[in-house]
Amino acid sequence: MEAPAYQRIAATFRGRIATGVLRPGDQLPTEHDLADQFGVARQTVRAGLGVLVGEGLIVARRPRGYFVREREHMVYRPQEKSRPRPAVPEMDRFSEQIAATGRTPSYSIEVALIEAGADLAERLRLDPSATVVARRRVRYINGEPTNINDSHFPIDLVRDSEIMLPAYLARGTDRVLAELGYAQHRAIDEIFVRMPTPDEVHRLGLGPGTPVAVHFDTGYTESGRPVQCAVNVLPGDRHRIVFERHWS
Amino acid sequence: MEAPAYQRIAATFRGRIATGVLRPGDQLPTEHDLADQFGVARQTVRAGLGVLVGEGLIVARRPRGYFVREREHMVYRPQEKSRPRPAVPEMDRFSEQIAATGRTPSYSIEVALIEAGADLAERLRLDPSATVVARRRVRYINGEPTNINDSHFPIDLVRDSEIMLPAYLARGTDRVLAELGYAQHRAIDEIFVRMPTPDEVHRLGLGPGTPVAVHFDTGYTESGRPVQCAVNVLPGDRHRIVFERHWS
DNA sequence: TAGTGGTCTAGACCACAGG
DNA sequence: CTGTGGTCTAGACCACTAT
Repeated sequence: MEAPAYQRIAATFRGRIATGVLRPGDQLPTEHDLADQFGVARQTVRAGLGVLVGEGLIVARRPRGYFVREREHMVYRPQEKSRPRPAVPEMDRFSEQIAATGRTPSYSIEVALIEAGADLAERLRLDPSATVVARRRVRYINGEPTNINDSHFPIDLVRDSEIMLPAYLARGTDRVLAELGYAQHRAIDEIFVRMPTPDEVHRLGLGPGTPVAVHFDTGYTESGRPVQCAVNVLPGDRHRIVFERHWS
Repeated sequence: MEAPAYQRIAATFRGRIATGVLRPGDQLPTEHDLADQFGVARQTVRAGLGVLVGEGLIVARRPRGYFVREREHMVYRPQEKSRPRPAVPEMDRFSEQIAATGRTPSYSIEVALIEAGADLAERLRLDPSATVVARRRVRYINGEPTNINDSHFPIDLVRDSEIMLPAYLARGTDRVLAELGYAQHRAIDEIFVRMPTPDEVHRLGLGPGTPVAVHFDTGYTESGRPVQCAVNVLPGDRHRIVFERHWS
């Protein structure tokens, strides 16, 4: 009735991390040493540590060894998007927030024309084969990729506008959309939790065992027409999503 | 410059799932067959499939084989909590929502006195060693565990109240709290994303590769005093979190 | 260059549930 | 009973990077 050896190894270090015997940044013994200590083959040790890597508790830094993972959360507030701003802001909201903490924000921006597909078609009330403008950005803090923000617009709305240019827009796309006559008055936020795709792992430099939150932000005009759908991919080890509610 | 064999195997089936060649519920070839097809050892096949299990794309059902995972999301609306309800509701909100879709909701309830600890202490503005009442529930749909809802209260507020009894409360703890003079007027929702603890895996019957969203709901009275902090653990493969915003 | 983790093999035995 | 996945071993070679 005993647990398999690799699970005992995992449980041992999971416990040491939970109780603080091992703290973030601390190094674990090498696979070789653990094989000796537990009297098992190295592959068995690897299976055990693999469990903890999958749980996001430790990371392998070759050829240094295994380390207890350190995490730092930035606050992510979807509601900020619908709060008033100065008419001519110096920076977009993300840059503002990061710069306020003394760090350096930056972007990579890319604009593409794509087929809507099922997810976007449903939210923007288009045909799945309709063309949408995808404004794809990766946001960086101090050069480290932090999250993905892909905004999508029906092409009829934004043709020939600034939104089509892969350049930084200090006042934000929402403002541009409003100037085009599509001011948003209502939005729906949907959050899914899943493991990242290989593409997301690549774009965000994610380690194994890092789940992501996918935040769909669909904006509607006063007449109820959806004009914008943003897909934000937030690595779980870097974000804390915050909402605020008031009773009515 | 070729990818390792186990990654090619993972990529092969990841692709077939993404493109719909393999659909949810479909079975994969056996480890033995794949070892033959790819000309590698069975352990190598296991490493490849292990990647996909970790990504939550497939599940192993011994001794049947590997299957493409099926997922179904229930809608989770934190904002509902601050919407008005009938004075004497027949069921709590969760049961109402589930029963409305023709399924059967149920609960397991357990009440414990615990030390607050760092997370709760910070949110309830207590000392980490202070005692709080933990009302721990697992919510089931058709007998399947669906999510965890652990509500916490400073003991001074709820001593001798119904909240201390491990019994179903149709009108909900928020109402009881209001009757005790601690009506909530404001709440903060925080959402974290991470891999589940072994305890959560056990309580929720989670498969490998299933991340969870942890939703902290902290409620405040009109005077700004925190009176309640609920920790909801939502398996990523079963939930879609939805908020709604209106421009002000 | 030494030592780390990353990959792979070719066996083996086991527990479990379906036919 | 048969075949599945689950676990384990004792080797081997490789790629990478800190020193």
